[in-house]
Amino acid sequence: MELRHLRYFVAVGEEQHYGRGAKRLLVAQPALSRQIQDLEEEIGFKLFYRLSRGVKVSAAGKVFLEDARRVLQQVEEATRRAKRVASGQSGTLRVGFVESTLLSFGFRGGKAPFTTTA
Amino acid sequence: MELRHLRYFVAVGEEQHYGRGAKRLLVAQPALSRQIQDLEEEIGFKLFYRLSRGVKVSAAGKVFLEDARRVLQQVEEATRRAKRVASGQSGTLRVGFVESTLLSFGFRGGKAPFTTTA
DNA sequence: TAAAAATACTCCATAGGTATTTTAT
DNA sequence: ATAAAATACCTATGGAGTATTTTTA
Repeated sequence: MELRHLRYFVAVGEEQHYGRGAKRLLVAQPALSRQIQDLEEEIGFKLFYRLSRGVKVSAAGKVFLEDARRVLQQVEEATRRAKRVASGQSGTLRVGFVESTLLSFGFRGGKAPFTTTA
Repeated sequence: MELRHLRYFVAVGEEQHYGRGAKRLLVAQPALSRQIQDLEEEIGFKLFYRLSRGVKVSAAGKVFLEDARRVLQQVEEATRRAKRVASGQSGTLRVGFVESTLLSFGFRGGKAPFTTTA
Protein backbone atom coordinates (compact mmCIF):
# COMPACT_ATOMS: atom_id res chain seq x y z
CA MET A 1 0.00 0.00 0.00
CA GLU A 2 1.21 3.49 -0.87
CA LEU A 3 -0.09 6.97 -0.12
CA ARG A 4 -1.26 7.08 -3.73
CA HIS A 5 -3.83 4.42 -2.91
CA LEU A 6 -5.13 6.47 0.00
CA ARG A 7 -5.21 9.70 -2.03
CA TYR A 8 -7.11 7.98 -4.82
CA PHE A 9 -9.49 6.30 -2.43
CA VAL A 10 -10.30 9.57 -0.66
CA ALA A 11 -11.00 11.30 -3.96
CA VAL A 12 -13.42 8.61 -5.12
CA GLY A 13 -14.95 8.29 -1.68
CA GLU A 14 -15.70 11.98 -1.52
CA GLU A 15 -16.91 12.28 -5.10
CA GLN A 16 -18.80 8.96 -4.98
CA HIS A 17 -17.83 8.75 -8.63
CA TYR A 18 -14.72 7.46 -10.44
CA GLY A 19 -15.04 9.93 -13.28
CA ARG A 20 -15.14 12.98 -11.03
CA GLY A 21 -12.46 11.49 -8.79
CA ALA A 22 -10.20 10.99 -11.79
CA LYS A 23 -10.80 14.55 -12.96
CA ARG A 24 -9.92 15.90 -9.52
CA LEU A 25 -6.75 13.79 -9.39
CA LEU A 26 -5.79 14.65 -12.97
CA VAL A 27 -5.57 11.00 -13.96
CA ALA A 28 -7.64 8.86 -16.32
CA GLN A 29 -10.58 6.90 -14.95
CA PRO A 30 -9.16 3.42 -15.71
CA ALA A 31 -5.93 4.20 -13.85
CA LEU A 32 -7.95 5.17 -10.82
CA SER A 33 -10.16 2.10 -11.19
CA ARG A 34 -7.20 -0.24 -11.17
CA GLN A 35 -5.49 1.39 -8.19
CA ILE A 36 -8.66 1.07 -6.15
CA GLN A 37 -8.95 -2.57 -7.20
CA ASP A 38 -5.37 -3.19 -6.13
CA LEU A 39 -6.10 -1.55 -2.80
CA GLU A 40 -9.25 -3.61 -2.28
CA GLU A 41 -7.32 -6.76 -3.07
CA GLU A 42 -4.56 -5.90 -0.63
CA ILE A 43 -6.83 -5.03 2.28
CA GLY A 44 -9.21 -7.87 1.52
CA PHE A 45 -12.58 -6.13 1.45
CA LYS A 46 -14.69 -4.00 -0.87
CA LEU A 47 -14.50 -0.25 -0.44
CA PHE A 48 -17.39 0.59 -2.78
CA TYR A 49 -20.61 -0.80 -4.12
CA ARG A 50 -20.82 -0.21 -7.83
CA LEU A 51 -24.07 1.49 -8.81
CA SER A 52 -25.37 2.65 -12.17
CA ARG A 53 -24.84 6.32 -11.28
CA GLY A 54 -21.49 6.09 -9.49
CA VAL A 55 -20.39 4.28 -6.37
CA LYS A 56 -21.41 4.11 -2.74
CA VAL A 57 -18.89 3.75 0.08
CA SER A 58 -19.28 0.47 1.96
CA ALA A 59 -19.55 0.34 5.75
CA ALA A 60 -15.93 -0.76 6.10
CA GLY A 61 -15.01 1.83 3.48
CA LYS A 62 -16.46 4.61 5.61
CA VAL A 63 -14.28 3.62 8.53
CA PHE A 64 -11.25 3.34 6.28
CA LEU A 65 -12.04 6.68 4.64
CA GLU A 66 -11.84 8.57 7.90
CA ASP A 67 -8.53 6.94 8.76
CA ALA A 68 -7.13 7.50 5.29
CA ARG A 69 -7.90 11.22 5.55
CA ARG A 70 -6.23 11.34 8.94
CA VAL A 71 -3.11 9.58 7.66
CA LEU A 72 -2.77 12.00 4.75
CA GLN A 73 -3.20 14.99 7.04
CA GLN A 74 -0.60 13.63 9.43
CA VAL A 75 1.91 13.21 6.66
CA GLU A 76 1.48 16.89 5.86
CA GLU A 77 1.67 17.88 9.48
CA ALA A 78 4.79 15.76 10.00
CA THR A 79 6.49 17.57 7.15
CA ARG A 80 5.55 20.98 8.52
CA ARG A 81 6.75 20.10 12.01
CA ALA A 82 10.10 18.77 10.89
CA LYS A 83 10.53 21.73 8.56
CA ARG A 84 10.13 24.13 11.47
CA VAL A 85 12.88 22.26 13.32
CA ALA A 86 15.11 22.25 10.27
CA SER A 87 14.71 25.98 9.80
CA GLY A 88 15.50 26.60 13.46
CA GLN A 89 12.09 28.02 14.36
CA SER A 90 11.62 25.19 16.81
CA GLY A 91 13.60 22.31 18.25
CA THR A 92 16.06 21.39 20.95
CA LEU A 93 17.64 24.03 23.10
CA ARG A 94 21.38 24.10 22.72
CA VAL A 95 23.39 25.34 25.64
CA GLY A 96 26.52 27.04 24.46
CA PHE A 97 29.69 27.40 26.50
CA VAL A 98 33.21 28.68 26.20
CA GLU A 99 35.77 26.03 26.85
CA SER A 100 38.19 28.29 28.72
CA THR A 101 35.42 29.18 31.16
CA LEU A 102 34.86 25.53 32.00
CA LEU A 103 38.58 25.15 32.54
CA SER A 104 38.66 28.13 34.85
CA PHE A 105 35.93 26.43 36.88
CA GLY A 106 38.01 23.32 37.17
CA PHE A 107 36.68 21.08 34.35
CA ARG A 108 39.41 18.66 33.31
CA GLY A 109 38.64 16.40 30.39
CA GLY A 110 36.16 13.60 29.85
CA LYS A 111 32.93 14.72 28.30
CA ALA A 112 31.97 18.34 28.93
CA PRO A 113 28.68 18.71 30.77
CA PHE A 114 25.56 19.88 28.93
CA THR A 115 27.01 19.69 25.47
CA THR A 116 25.09 18.42 22.51
CA THR A 117 26.30 16.96 19.31
CA ALA A 118 24.59 17.56 15.95
CA MET B 1 5.84 11.33 -1.13
CA GLU B 2 4.82 7.69 -0.77
CA LEU B 3 4.78 5.25 2.14
CA ARG B 4 7.84 3.64 0.57
CA HIS B 5 9.81 6.80 1.40
CA LEU B 6 8.71 6.62 5.02
CA ARG B 7 9.44 2.89 5.28
CA TYR B 8 12.91 3.37 3.82
CA PHE B 9 13.60 6.37 6.01
CA VAL B 10 12.57 4.51 9.16
CA ALA B 11 14.82 1.57 8.28
CA VAL B 12 17.87 3.78 7.73
CA GLY B 13 17.02 5.93 10.73
CA GLU B 14 16.88 2.93 13.02
CA GLU B 15 19.92 1.19 11.58
CA GLN B 16 21.91 4.44 11.24
CA HIS B 17 23.41 2.75 8.22
CA TYR B 18 22.30 2.49 4.58
CA GLY B 19 23.82 -0.93 4.08
CA ARG B 20 22.01 -2.49 7.02
CA GLY B 21 18.82 -0.61 6.15
CA ALA B 22 18.97 -1.97 2.63
CA LYS B 23 19.53 -5.51 3.90
CA ARG B 24 16.53 -5.21 6.20
CA LEU B 25 14.36 -3.86 3.37
CA LEU B 26 15.63 -6.44 0.89
CA VAL B 27 16.71 -3.78 -1.59
CA ALA B 28 20.12 -2.70 -2.84
CA GLN B 29 21.91 0.16 -1.09
CA PRO B 30 21.88 2.56 -4.08
CA ALA B 31 18.11 2.20 -4.49
CA LEU B 32 17.67 3.12 -0.86
CA SER B 33 20.14 5.98 -1.19
CA ARG B 34 18.22 7.52 -4.07
CA GLN B 35 14.83 7.19 -2.44
CA ILE B 36 16.11 8.99 0.65
CA GLN B 37 17.61 11.69 -1.56
CA ASP B 38 14.29 12.11 -3.34
CA LEU B 39 12.55 12.39 0.02
CA GLU B 40 15.04 14.97 1.29
CA GLU B 41 14.57 16.98 -1.88
CA GLU B 42 10.79 16.90 -1.56
CA ILE B 43 10.65 17.91 2.10
CA GLY B 44 13.45 20.43 1.72
CA PHE B 45 15.81 19.48 4.51
CA LYS B 46 18.48 16.91 5.31
CA LEU B 47 17.44 13.82 7.24
CA PHE B 48 20.94 12.51 7.89
CA TYR B 49 24.49 13.62 8.34
CA ARG B 50 26.79 11.39 6.37
CA LEU B 51 29.61 10.01 8.52
CA SER B 52 32.43 7.62 7.69
CA ARG B 53 30.84 4.77 9.62
CA GLY B 54 27.20 5.26 8.67
CA VAL B 55 24.80 8.11 9.14
CA LYS B 56 23.41 10.15 12.00
CA VAL B 57 19.82 11.36 12.10
CA SER B 58 19.56 15.15 12.00
CA ALA B 59 17.50 17.11 14.54
CA ALA B 60 14.67 17.62 12.06
CA GLY B 61 15.09 13.98 11.03
CA LYS B 62 14.45 12.82 14.59
CA VAL B 63 11.16 14.68 14.68
CA PHE B 64 10.22 13.34 11.28
CA LEU B 65 11.25 9.81 12.27
CA GLU B 66 8.79 9.69 15.14
CA ASP B 67 5.98 10.93 12.94
CA ALA B 68 6.90 8.57 10.12
CA ARG B 69 6.70 5.61 12.49
CA ARG B 70 3.33 6.80 13.74
CA VAL B 71 1.97 7.18 10.20
CA LEU B 72 3.05 3.66 9.28
CA GLN B 73 1.49 2.23 12.42
CA GLN B 74 -1.75 4.09 11.75
CA VAL B 75 -1.96 2.70 8.25
CA GLU B 76 -1.77 -0.77 9.73
CA GLU B 77 -4.29 0.05 12.42
CA ALA B 78 -6.67 1.59 9.87
CA THR B 79 -6.58 -1.63 7.87
CA ARG B 80 -7.26 -3.77 10.91
CA ARG B 81 -10.16 -1.56 12.03
CA ALA B 82 -11.87 -1.53 8.65
CA LYS B 83 -11.30 -5.27 8.30
CA ARG B 84 -13.15 -5.88 11.53
CA VAL B 85 -16.10 -3.88 10.20
CA ALA B 86 -15.99 -5.71 6.87
CA SER B 87 -16.01 -9.09 8.57
CA GLY B 88 -18.96 -8.05 10.74
CA GLN B 89 -17.10 -8.26 14.04
CA SER B 90 -17.73 -4.58 14.57
CA GLY B 91 -19.65 -1.78 12.90
CA THR B 92 -23.16 -0.49 12.46
CA LEU B 93 -26.09 -2.30 13.98
CA ARG B 94 -28.47 -3.61 11.36
CA VAL B 95 -32.08 -4.05 12.35
CA GLY B 96 -33.56 -7.00 10.57
CA PHE B 97 -37.26 -7.50 9.86
CA VAL B 98 -39.63 -9.83 8.08
CA GLU B 99 -41.64 -8.13 5.37
CA SER B 100 -44.84 -10.08 6.01
CA THR B 101 -44.77 -8.94 9.63
CA LEU B 102 -44.67 -5.28 8.55
CA LEU B 103 -47.59 -5.97 6.26
CA SER B 104 -49.57 -7.61 9.02
CA PHE B 105 -49.04 -4.44 11.05
CA GLY B 106 -50.43 -2.36 8.24
CA PHE B 107 -47.32 -1.20 6.34
CA ARG B 108 -48.31 -0.60 2.71
CA GLY B 109 -45.46 0.32 0.35
CA GLY B 110 -43.21 3.35 0.19
CA LYS B 111 -39.95 2.91 2.02
CA ALA B 112 -40.05 0.46 4.88
CA PRO B 113 -39.16 2.05 8.23
CA PHE B 114 -35.77 1.39 9.83
CA THR B 115 -34.30 -0.38 6.87
CA THR B 116 -30.74 0.09 5.86
CA THR B 117 -29.19 -0.29 2.49
CA ALA B 118 -25.72 -1.69 2.12
C1' DT C 1 -31.02 2.44 -22.73
C1' DA C 2 -27.81 5.50 -20.69
C1' DA C 3 -24.21 6.47 -17.60
C1' DA C 4 -20.37 4.80 -15.52
C1' DA C 5 -17.03 1.27 -14.11
C1' DA C 6 -14.17 -2.55 -15.79
C1' DT C 7 -11.11 -4.63 -19.20
C1' DA C 8 -7.59 -4.90 -23.03
C1' DC C 9 -3.59 -3.18 -24.80
C1' DT C 10 0.19 -0.33 -25.18
C1' DC C 11 3.68 2.92 -23.64
C1' DC C 12 6.78 5.01 -20.68
C1' DA C 13 8.40 6.72 -16.21
C1' DT C 14 10.84 5.37 -12.51
C1' DA C 15 12.07 1.96 -8.90
C1' DG C 16 15.63 -1.15 -8.54
C1' DG C 17 19.96 -3.80 -9.78
C1' DT C 18 25.26 -4.07 -10.78
C1' DA C 19 29.60 -1.78 -11.18
C1' DT C 20 32.25 1.96 -9.89
C1' DT C 21 33.64 6.35 -7.83
C1' DT C 22 33.72 9.64 -4.18
C1' DT C 23 33.82 10.91 0.60
C1' DA C 24 34.91 11.02 5.42
C1' DT C 25 37.62 9.65 9.24
C1' DA D 1 43.59 3.09 4.08
C1' DT D 2 38.99 1.61 4.77
C1' DA D 3 34.24 1.49 5.21
C1' DA D 4 30.25 3.32 3.43
C1' DA D 5 27.44 6.49 0.69
C1' DA D 6 26.90 8.53 -3.91
C1' DT D 7 26.91 8.29 -8.87
C1' DA D 8 26.52 6.10 -13.55
C1' DC D 9 24.21 3.24 -16.28
C1' DC D 10 21.00 -0.27 -17.53
C1' DT D 11 16.79 -3.21 -16.89
C1' DA D 12 12.11 -4.11 -16.03
C1' DT D 13 8.02 -3.57 -13.27
C1' DG D 14 3.89 -1.37 -12.99
C1' DG D 15 1.42 3.15 -13.27
C1' DA D 16 -1.06 5.58 -16.68
C1' DG D 17 -3.21 6.63 -21.29
C1' DT D 18 -6.68 5.47 -25.28
C1' DA D 19 -10.19 2.52 -27.02
C1' DT D 20 -13.63 -0.64 -25.97
C1' DT D 21 -16.66 -3.73 -23.40
C1' DT D 22 -19.44 -4.89 -19.47
C1' DT D 23 -22.48 -3.77 -15.82
C1' DT D 24 -26.21 -1.69 -13.20
C1' DA D 25 -30.53 0.44 -12.45
